Amino acid sequence: MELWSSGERKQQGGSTCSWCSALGALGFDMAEAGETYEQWKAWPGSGQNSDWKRELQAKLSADRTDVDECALISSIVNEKASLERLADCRLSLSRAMGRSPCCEKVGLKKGPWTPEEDQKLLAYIDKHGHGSWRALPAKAGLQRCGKSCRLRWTNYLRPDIKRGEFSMQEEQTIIQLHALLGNRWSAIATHLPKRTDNEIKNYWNTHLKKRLAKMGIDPCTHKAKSDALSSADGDSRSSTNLSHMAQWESARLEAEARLVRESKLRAVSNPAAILQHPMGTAAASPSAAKPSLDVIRAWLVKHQPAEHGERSDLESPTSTLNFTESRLLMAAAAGRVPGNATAGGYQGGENMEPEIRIDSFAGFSTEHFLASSGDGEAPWLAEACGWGQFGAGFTGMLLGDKNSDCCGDSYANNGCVPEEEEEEEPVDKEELVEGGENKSYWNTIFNSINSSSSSTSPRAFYN
DNA sequence: AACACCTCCAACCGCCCTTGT
DNA sequence: GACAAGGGCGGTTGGAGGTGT
Repeated sequence: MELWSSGERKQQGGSTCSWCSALGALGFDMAEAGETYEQWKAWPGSGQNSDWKRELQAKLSADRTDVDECALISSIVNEKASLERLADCRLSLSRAMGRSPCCEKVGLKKGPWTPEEDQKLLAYIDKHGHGSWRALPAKAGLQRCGKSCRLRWTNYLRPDIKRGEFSMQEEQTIIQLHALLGNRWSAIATHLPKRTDNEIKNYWNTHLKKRLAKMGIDPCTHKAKSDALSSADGDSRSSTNLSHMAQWESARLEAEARLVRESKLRAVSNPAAILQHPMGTAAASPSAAKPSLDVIRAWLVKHQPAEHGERSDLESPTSTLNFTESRLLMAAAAGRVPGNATAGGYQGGENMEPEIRIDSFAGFSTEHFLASSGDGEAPWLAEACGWGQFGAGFTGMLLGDKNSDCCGDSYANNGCVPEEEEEEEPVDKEELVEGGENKSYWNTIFNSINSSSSSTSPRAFYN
């Protein structure tokens, strides 16, 4: 007997077969996977040669002469053994439908973890490492799927996780990085030691986002809501630059992440190599010494214009930057800027932690590229430095400008230019012209992100 | 006290990318 | 190159606890 083609059971395309009805009646959600007879027949997991199918077929063959087919199926699947096979079958269904569950979900526990489960997971990983997450639950004696175990470990049980209140410094960093990177929580998390992306995401959604909104700042664009309206009129330079930074930093972070992965692999095979460099992981090889360089070079190759001139076609889904601005950043990061402004120029001393930091930004100080703009080496820098009002308002406010109270319209309109000198970080009034705001802004943002122990209080934000 | 509503965050879901075969 | 498995990521959800009425 050919189980699936017994004449009348064949359905016209799209309709549900008797099997599906029978199985559905037994509590299997056949509609969920969109099963039809044709699909069922085509699924690899339900092929004629699979063991469960042969077994079922044998039972059917023995009895079907005088028993209603569906009733027979029901009687069979009611047996425990058959149910188990149906569970397998259901898994095959999901896989074949393009969904690949992380594990067989039948009988697995969901929801909050108990202390006992945590203990099991911790004990297992402590002893064996996690290895394959999919295989872990069975080995550790957990009724969980591997994905659930991985999440529990990475977001909660890992020993190097800091829990509890976020410090002001951490909040600043999150906001600044969010302005640059958007909702790229994992990228943001790389700059917040011991914090998980999930925790940062939750904190943003439950605290920071609301706080910004209360202050009249759009948490998505990091601009004053009124400014968002006015920028639609034409002056979109600020957002353009912001988008550009996001694009640039995004690419750089990806390169960094890749290098860290590679370094980790190298560390396994040659731990000594790590120790030879003060920055540890990120500089374990010559290629890793300048983490930003590869991506910048690649970008330059891709977008290098024939002549030094404006280019307006360098766009991405998230950016409408012009070429001068992008080249400024790329060149600075690639080491074309005088001084020690090398891309990823790890200048940290012995005490620097081997964690990912925005060291390319530390080297990419505005001091360097502003100073270089007049020395003839990069004449286009001076041109490029006229960056409009980028960032002078919102982030400056967050970082503790004395005039940070000027949220909303005022900062949006005038760039929140300080009227008095800042006590902790005096603002040279000369900086306020010819790109001075930018210099001040970027120095502040880079310093703030890189500083592990800032004493500056972002007053307005916490008022 | 009881109920409704709100806040928060651990956990889940589904998509996508990478890696191995 | 095609495919499957593993894992990472961002968005969303559900329920516990807190707060207001």
